[in-house]
Amino acid sequence: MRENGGEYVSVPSVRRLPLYLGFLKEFKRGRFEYVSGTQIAEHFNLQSIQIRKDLAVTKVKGKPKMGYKVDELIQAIELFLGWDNIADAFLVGAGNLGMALLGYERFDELGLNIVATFDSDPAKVGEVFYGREVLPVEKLGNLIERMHVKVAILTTPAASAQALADLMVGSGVRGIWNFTQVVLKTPPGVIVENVRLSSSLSVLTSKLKEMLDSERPRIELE
Amino acid sequence: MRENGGEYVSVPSVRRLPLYLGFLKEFKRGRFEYVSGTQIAEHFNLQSIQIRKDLAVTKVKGKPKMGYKVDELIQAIELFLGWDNIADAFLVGAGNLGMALLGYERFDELGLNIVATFDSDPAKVGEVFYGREVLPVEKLGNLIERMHVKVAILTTPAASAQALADLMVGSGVRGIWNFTQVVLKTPPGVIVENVRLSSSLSVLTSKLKEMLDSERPRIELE
DNA sequence: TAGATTGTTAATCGATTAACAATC
DNA sequence: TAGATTGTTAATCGATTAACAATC
Repeated sequence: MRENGGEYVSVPSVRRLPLYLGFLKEFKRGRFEYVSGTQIAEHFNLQSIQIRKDLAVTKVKGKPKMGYKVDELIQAIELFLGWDNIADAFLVGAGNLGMALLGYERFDELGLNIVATFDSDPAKVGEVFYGREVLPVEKLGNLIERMHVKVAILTTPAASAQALADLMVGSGVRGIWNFTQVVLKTPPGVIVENVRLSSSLSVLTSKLKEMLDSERPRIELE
Repeated sequence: MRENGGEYVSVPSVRRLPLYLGFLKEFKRGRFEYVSGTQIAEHFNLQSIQIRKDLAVTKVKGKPKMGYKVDELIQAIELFLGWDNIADAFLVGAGNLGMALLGYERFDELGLNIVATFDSDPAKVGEVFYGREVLPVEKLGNLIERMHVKVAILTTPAASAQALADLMVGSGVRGIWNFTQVVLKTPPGVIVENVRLSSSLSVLTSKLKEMLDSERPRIELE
């Protein structure tokens, strides 16, 4: 991941920035003007050097002994992530997960605004969830073009994921937040970020299995 | 992550295993007996050497020229992840996201069975979702003990997350799939796996911002 | 001033990739 | 047999951590 004027920024660093952002917003409520890398590190059980490295991508300069200006950091992280300007997004797939995302009320803090939902199921089309009507997928391509929507959240069944991705990309979508199992094929210039809950769960269960197995009393071999 | 009789297994490898598993199950439907690392690699746009390294953790031996036995791999991955025995789990927090997870019908394939849901909101308690009644959190600790439940899915608001984690761990929970923003403090011997949707979104938006910025025509500086 | 904290450069650690012998 | 693929050891790449001078 290359950005910020040729400076290399690692994906793990980018993934940690929203955590810091949440903490900083909370911290700000305590009316603190400055925050040190050490304080952030303690909260997340990380090394302070990692915090300093991560924050360096924002180009914010801290003061020795004082730390970083909280407000400055918040703004700089939001700027870096592109969360300072809220982008319109379409939600495609009005199933369980799609509806849960639609109901999340703080996407504006994550730089996103879900302006419409689409589904292929005629039974769902026309229904209103969280103040937004479900539109037929037939209108998806046209609306992407007309509204210049660049971000789509894909929460459909696997079977229709690739065809919808093709349609959306053809209409101008440049970023897909993909909650399906499908490995989407997209042309260069389109960003796909996959959310794989099964990957997360696999880390939990394999660690848990290892731990519980290691505790299990076993018959002594000779 | 140390397992499998002292062999080191990396977290990224573990995260890829469920992807392979899904592909293998699909592949099996095509009545293929063997699958090569090359075939899996092509499907996921990965290097075949990475597939071979990842699959090595399962201890399954492939045959040169032939590949790996599909059935054998499926079983070995499920065994490694602990998905061969389905564990009972409690869902704590009957909000949007919690309900979406409850509605997911294939957790058995991921080694999990959500047997009960809990919420602190009296308005939700007693309601039935997807065939399961929402129970009051007051019963949580007691039921964890009585049913020997080891896994909990935490989807509550941030404010109550830590207190509930303490309660659950005190009652015998050893693994928490944490969907809240909170950095949970737990004693050694308890596994916490965090799902951070904001981290995923941050990768998408920062890459997208970089890409769109690089395309934007700009005034030439002399 | 003294000392805590930043920011940079170097060292270490871990994951991915390359090379290649073994083999079906 | 010839050749594709596995499995292992070595090399490379990238991320984290250590060290330490700069400085408020």
